[in-house]
Amino acid sequence: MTFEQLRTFFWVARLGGFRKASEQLNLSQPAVSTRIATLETELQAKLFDRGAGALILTKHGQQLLGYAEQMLFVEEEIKQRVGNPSEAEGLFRIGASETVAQAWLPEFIQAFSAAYPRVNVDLTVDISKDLRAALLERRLDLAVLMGPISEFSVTNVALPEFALHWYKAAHLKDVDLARMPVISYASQTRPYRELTSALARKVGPKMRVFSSASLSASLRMIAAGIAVGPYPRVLAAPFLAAGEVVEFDPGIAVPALEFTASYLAEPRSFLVEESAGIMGQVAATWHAAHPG
Amino acid sequence: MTFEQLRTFFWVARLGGFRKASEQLNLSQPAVSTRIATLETELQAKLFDRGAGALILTKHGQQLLGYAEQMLFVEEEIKQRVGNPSEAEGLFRIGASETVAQAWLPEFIQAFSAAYPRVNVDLTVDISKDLRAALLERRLDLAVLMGPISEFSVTNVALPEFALHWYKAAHLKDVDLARMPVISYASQTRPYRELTSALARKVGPKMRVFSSASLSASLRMIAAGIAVGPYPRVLAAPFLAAGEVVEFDPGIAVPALEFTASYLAEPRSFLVEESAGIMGQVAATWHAAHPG
DNA sequence: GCGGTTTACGATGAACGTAACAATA
DNA sequence: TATTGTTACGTTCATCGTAAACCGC
Repeated sequence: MTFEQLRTFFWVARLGGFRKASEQLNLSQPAVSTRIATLETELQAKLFDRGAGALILTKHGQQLLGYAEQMLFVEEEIKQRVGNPSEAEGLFRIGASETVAQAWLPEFIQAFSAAYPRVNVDLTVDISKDLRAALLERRLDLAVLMGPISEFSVTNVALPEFALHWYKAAHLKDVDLARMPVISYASQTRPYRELTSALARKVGPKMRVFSSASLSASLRMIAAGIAVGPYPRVLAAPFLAAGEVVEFDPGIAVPALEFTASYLAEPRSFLVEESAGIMGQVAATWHAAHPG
Repeated sequence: MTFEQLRTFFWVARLGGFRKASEQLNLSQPAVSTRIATLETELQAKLFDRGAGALILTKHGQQLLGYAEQMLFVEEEIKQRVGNPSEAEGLFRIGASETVAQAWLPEFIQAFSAAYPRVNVDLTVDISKDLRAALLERRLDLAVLMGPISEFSVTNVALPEFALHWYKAAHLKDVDLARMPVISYASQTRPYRELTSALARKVGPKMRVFSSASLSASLRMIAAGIAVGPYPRVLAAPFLAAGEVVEFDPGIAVPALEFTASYLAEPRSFLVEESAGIMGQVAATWHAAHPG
C-alpha cells in the first residue's frame, strides 16, 4: 500500500471515474487502472462496482475512502509541520473580488508569501459569480468573495464586512436620485441586485443605474459628477482626501458587503486551511485600522 | 514520502540505530541509510543528530515520530478493516504459561484461527520469567503470563484469575507439612516464591518444597502420595474424577494466580490488540463454565 | 459505435545488495 | 581496531506511457 495508491483511489472515488482522476493526477488512464487494481489485490477487496453506468463504491470502498482522506491529510500535515513549512513548494491559486483586492489583499499576500516563501501565487480578480464557478471546478484553491457559497462541498470562513457609504462629487448640491444615475458594482453581483431592488422601492421606475466592473472607474465617474453610488470608504479614500467626493445620505440603506474565504472541503489541504486562517487575521487587523 | 520510509524511520528511532532497524526490517543497512536520507531530503529537515554517540532525534524527528506511528497504525487498520480480515497473513507468535495452556488456550487458538484463518500461529509454553524476556526482545507478539509486566513499554490486559486448591492423594489420611513435601510451580515462578514464603512462616525450617516445571508431572506425584500442593482445579480435574486425589485444607492460604495478556505498546498492532480482546472474551467464557 | 476500462509490452527509473570507504569511540 | 553510517555501482524489479483489445450503453 502506498500513498500514491490511496491518493489515486481518493480521486477516482471523489470524481467518479478513472479518466477524470487521471487528468487530476496528470497521469495516463491505464496507470490509474493499474494502481487501483494493485490496491484491490493487496487488500483482497473489490473497491468499485464497475457495472451500473457510473462507478459505485463498494462497502469496502466506502470504508477505505474515510481512511484514505485521513491519510492524505496527515501526509500534508507532516509536510507542513515537520518539513520546514517555509520550504513548501507549489502553486497557490487565489481568486478575489476587486474590493478586497483594493483593501487588504496585498497585506494578505505579503503575509502568505512570508510564511511560504517558495510557493508561487496566482491571483485572479473577478466577480464573485465567476470566482464561485472557478472554485467549484477546482481552478482556484481559495476564493475571497461575497459569500457564503451554499454548497456542501465548500467551507466558508466569514471575514469582516465592508460598510457602504454613499458618495457624490464634492461640487454637487442636491442630488435627485430620479435624475442622477446611481452607479454600482457589476451587473451580476449581489450589491448591484440589492441596490436596484432598494432603489426601485424608493425612487420607482425612473431610476437610472449604471454598473461598472471597475471600481476605480466608478469612483472617478462619481468624482466627475456623472453619478453617485455606495462604496466602501477605503475605495473612496483617495478621492475624499483630494476633496473630489463627499459622503452623503440619500436615505437608501444598502447592506454591508459580506465576504468569505471559501475553499473546497475535500480533499482537506493544510496549506489552504492555514491560509484561510492567515487571511482572517490579516483582514481583521486591517479592518481594525480602517474603521467604517 | 512512502509508508516504507515512515516505517523505516520509526524503527530507526525506536531501536536507536540504522543497523538494528535494518535487521528488524530484513533489509541491508545501506538501504536504511538511503530511505532516511531520501526522507530527510523530501522534508528538507534533518531527523537525527548523528554526532554524540548514539542516534538522537532532532525536534523535527520527534514530531515526525508521532505522525509516523499514527500512519503505520492506520495502515494496519486499513488492512484489517477494509481488506478482508480473514485474508490477513503472517505469523502470530504467542507465549503462554502451562496453566493457561492446559486451561482455555486451546479455545483461544481456535477462536483466533477462526478469525484469521491464514495467519500462522507459533506457540511457546514457558515460565513467565522467560516469556517476559522474550516479549521484551520482540521474540513474541503476545504473552500470557503471571503479570502484569511493569514496563512502560508493555500493555497488560487483566485476565480472570485461577483460584488455587490444595490436593493430596486420596488414600492419605493426615498430612503433616513438616514431613510431607509440598510441590509447586517451577522455582523461578511467583507461585513458588509465595508458597515458600507462606510455608516458612507456618511450618518453619523443616519444610520441604519440591518444584516442577511440568504441571502434569506434579499432579501425578501428588496422586502417588509423594507430595501435596496447591493447583488450579482444572489441572486436578482428571485426577479428581478418577478418585486419585482429593482437596484438603492445610490452613495455608495461597493467593490466586493472576494472569495478564501482555504485549509491546509500540508499534501498535491491530492484530495483537484485537487478539488480546478475543483472549479476554474466551478466558471469561471459559472461567464462567469452570467455576472455582 | 462510442466513452471508458482493461490488457500487452517495451522503456525508464527508483531502490536494492555488495563492496569499498569514512568516521567515531 | 571494532563498530556504525555513508558512498559507489551494477542489477533487478516496479511502474509508467503508448497502443491495441475489450466491454456495456
